Amino acid sequence: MTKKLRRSKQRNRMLELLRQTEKHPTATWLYDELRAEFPTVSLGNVYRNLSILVEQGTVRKLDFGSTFDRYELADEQHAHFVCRSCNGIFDLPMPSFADYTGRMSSTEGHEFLSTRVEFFGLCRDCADGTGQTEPDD
Amino acid sequence: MTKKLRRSKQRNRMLELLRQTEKHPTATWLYDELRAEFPTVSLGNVYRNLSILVEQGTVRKLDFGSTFDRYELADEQHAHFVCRSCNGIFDLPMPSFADYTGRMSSTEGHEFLSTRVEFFGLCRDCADGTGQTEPDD
DNA sequence: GTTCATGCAAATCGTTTGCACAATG
DNA sequence: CATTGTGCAAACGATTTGCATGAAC
Repeated sequence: MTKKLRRSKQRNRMLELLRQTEKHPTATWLYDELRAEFPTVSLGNVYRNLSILVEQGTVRKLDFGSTFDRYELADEQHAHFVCRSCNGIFDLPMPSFADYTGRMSSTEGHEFLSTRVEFFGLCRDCADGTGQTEPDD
Repeated sequence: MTKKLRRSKQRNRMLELLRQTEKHPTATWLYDELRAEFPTVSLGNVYRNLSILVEQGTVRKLDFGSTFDRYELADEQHAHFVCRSCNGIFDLPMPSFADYTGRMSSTEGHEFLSTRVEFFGLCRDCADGTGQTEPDD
């Protein structure tokens, strides 16, 4: 069963930092900021708290959902469907963003070069319990 | 200046594997497949060749463009613009995928739960040479 | 024969974990 | 006081790198 959370000054401050910053911080950035207030805080504790907050659903981790790098041929652009159950990755046709990037380009001033889209969910086989392949990872 | 590439049976076979497979392989998967043909091949060499192929533009690496995990508050969904020059990450409004996921859901049978979109390019400041902030990473 | 590619092993680096002590409720 | 949070340091796992040898051109 799930542990009961207590308040901690360090974790509270981490949340405050995540609320205040425009950045999408790394653990190390948070660690450095935290040290201003808690000089003895440890990087391990930052990671521990981050994983608690992610599990809680308060914080999102911007990784690829796997500890392994994945590779593919660099041919046409396509979207990916990543199965949360078997970790399988399926190619999908790339949706068009022409209107969107055109609009964003003029309002934000950024120069758009490429796009990556991932959909997460349950693949056909995992959704109906049929295939249930082994997790890739 | 850039080194001149030679042919190598191992690297050729890696490309062949990447062409043949439906998966989006990890380095280890490629390594295991390669060993059928080259029993003494090393994992280090697989990584070395992958990075050559990525640098060449032949292969795409499906990471987040950074070796560090990034974190953000899990509030509203939004897209990210990642600057290739300063590695800054900027939030953008989330484009709508309702039509697309509806269509894909019926043709593929997958159950769509969430979406992640990243645009890559040059941010306003890097594009015009103004800001040129330090890389985050 | 000069340069690049390889195998091997050690090193690196972001992240995780075990432990003894401190803080929370 | 029962339990969770912390700092510290060691462990982990994916990736990278140094070096001596082998293959490509």
